[in-house]
Amino acid sequence: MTSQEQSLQQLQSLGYRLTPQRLLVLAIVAGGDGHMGVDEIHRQARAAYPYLDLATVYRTLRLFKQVGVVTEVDIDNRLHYELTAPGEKHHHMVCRACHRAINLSPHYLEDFRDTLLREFDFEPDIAHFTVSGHCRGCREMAAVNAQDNDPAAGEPADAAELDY
Amino acid sequence: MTSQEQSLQQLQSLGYRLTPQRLLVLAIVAGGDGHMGVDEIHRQARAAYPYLDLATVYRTLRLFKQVGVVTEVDIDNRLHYELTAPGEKHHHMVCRACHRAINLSPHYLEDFRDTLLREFDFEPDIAHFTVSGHCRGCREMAAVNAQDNDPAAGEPADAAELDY
DNA sequence: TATGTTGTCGCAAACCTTTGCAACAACTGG
DNA sequence: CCAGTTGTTGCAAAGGTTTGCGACAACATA
Repeated sequence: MTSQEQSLQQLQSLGYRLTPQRLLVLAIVAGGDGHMGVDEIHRQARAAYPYLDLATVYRTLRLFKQVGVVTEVDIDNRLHYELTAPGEKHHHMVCRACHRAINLSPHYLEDFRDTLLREFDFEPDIAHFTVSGHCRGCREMAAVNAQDNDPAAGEPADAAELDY
Repeated sequence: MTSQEQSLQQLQSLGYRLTPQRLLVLAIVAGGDGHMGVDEIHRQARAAYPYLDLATVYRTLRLFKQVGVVTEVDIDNRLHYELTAPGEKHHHMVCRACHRAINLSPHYLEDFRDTLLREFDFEPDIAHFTVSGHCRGCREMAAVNAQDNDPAAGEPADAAELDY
């Protein structure tokens, strides 16, 4: 039994139904490479089944996420999903400048999780953990640009990120 | 010079202008207790200046955030803001069930930040860091409810969170 | 104080995502 | 295999947030 079939069976055992729409969305997410945007999933889905509504895609993905079939990543205020690979789970670091998502091994979060649990009885939602920040490349670029301007001012390097 | 006045002067020194709208929004956020929703800020602002547009409130708060004057917290998919208290900064744990926000001392994130920086050259955006998860109270409630149902099924305790 | 430059505002529209609802279809039990 | 139950779908509309644009106003300079 493939991991996809397992997911479907799990859905069913939880009382959810297997519908063509769900099969389709699952197949597409499974076929994509890495995290896909909702619109792309919808576009591909409609190629096979033109009536499939965007709302259904959103609902399906939300359900898949809740059941653990997919992992949700917020990239630049847009939802993206990738198949939850059992055994090679990872979290994400999303760059606020270039919007790239970098995988992060769960190992780096274990201590943090344990601490919150122990100190506050707070169970962090680690399954869909994302840290935003600035990646190596964008940090280097910011450092270079800072030299062109007045280095004394100490203005935020990412001023360009707020187009006003 | 109050911390508010400092904020304003900082804005100006970065080339941004001091407008009545900005003064108003800043005063309201400073006057509120803890994180305020955008709509509440807007409502209060309009009481003083009826023409102030929602878009302006959003833009102002985004700017304040970018400059570090306020801290943004995402609570149940709605943006909230609180004045950045210099010297007593904190992060947030937001409960996915009751939507309460719990303050978290920066101390708990230092190691994590250092690790990401050292290992990946990734600078996490911890000025607006939020972990979502389940707080003590909601975890206890979930544990109690689990006993009412069939404990063998092992279904997610938070099934109710996806109203379908 | 008058004038120019350019950042900002209000407005309307767009965007992404969620939700209410009635028709429909997947599963269950007979 | 049929009917009943109830989870799902498509559609339309709402909700929260962002954006394009022309008019306006804050600051700088003289």
